[in-house]
Amino acid sequence: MSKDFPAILKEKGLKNTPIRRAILDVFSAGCKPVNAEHIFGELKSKHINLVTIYRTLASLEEAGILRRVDMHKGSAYYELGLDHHHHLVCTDCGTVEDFKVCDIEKTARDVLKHSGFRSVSTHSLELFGVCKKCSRV
Amino acid sequence: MSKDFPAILKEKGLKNTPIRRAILDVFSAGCKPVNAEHIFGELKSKHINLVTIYRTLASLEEAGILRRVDMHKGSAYYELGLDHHHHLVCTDCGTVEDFKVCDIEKTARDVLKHSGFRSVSTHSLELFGVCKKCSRV
DNA sequence: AATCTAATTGCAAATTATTAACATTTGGTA
DNA sequence: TACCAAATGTTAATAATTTGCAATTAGATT
Repeated sequence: MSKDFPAILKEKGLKNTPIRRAILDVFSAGCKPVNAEHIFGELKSKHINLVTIYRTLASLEEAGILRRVDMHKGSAYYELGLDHHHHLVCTDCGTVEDFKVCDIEKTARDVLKHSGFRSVSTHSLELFGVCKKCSRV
Repeated sequence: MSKDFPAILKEKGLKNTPIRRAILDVFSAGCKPVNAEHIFGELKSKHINLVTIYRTLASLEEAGILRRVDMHKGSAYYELGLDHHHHLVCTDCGTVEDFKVCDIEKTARDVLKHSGFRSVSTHSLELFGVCKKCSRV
């Protein structure tokens, strides 16, 4: 299920460059959130500057194409923001598993009503626990 | 509603030191998540080493006394983990507002059942949006 | 197709955030 | 009060990210 990235970039007013397509391809190739260093490694044959990767991640997040994921790690992880889902993160080995269940929309509306906020545009939800592999000592 | 930190430290098997009490007092004085640098500033009159603050935050989180909060910022933010709640974060000015509503426990149990995980110990949920002050251009 | 321009990228260096190694000190117990 | 593991200080290293500026390029316009 690869996406039409050129069209998405255009829609967001971002230029359709080879580097951006390459980076987006890394995201659609895997389903785990990745950080800048990981993308740098995947694309090392293309000699893309790490700085460019950081800047690209920032623009793509700003445009809503990527979503930042809290992995309780030192660096920032991202994933495609196109289909909404969340994560189970193993606090031992870092394994990530996706899940779709999400009843947050309603909660968000309720919370918004009693808050000093005008709008809620997105949310993050991650569950932290121990995966089966790590739990058998 | 300040807490009995010496007792909490003891319960967790951590030594009850002046530095730890001072750091915990910073947390109970305010209700916003803070990072290491902020604590360093608050306690500058005590000349506590920044490295010690990092280490203290790590031990207190490990013991479950602090909880790490995803602020979509470069540095790690923490808050007291004693009473469970979540945040509305303004993507413009960074203002944080707490909220208590949380139906995640049930969702977590459902998700766990259909997952490759043995247990879920904690979760993070933050709503991102625009606060009223920032929304009036 | 040639031109133009703002957006994008590369490069070097700086900054910020965090951790490591090792010496010294100290809280809490025997 | 003496002991010892835990906690802290100091210095230095490493990791993560940003900045400033020059060079390049996508895509619109002529």
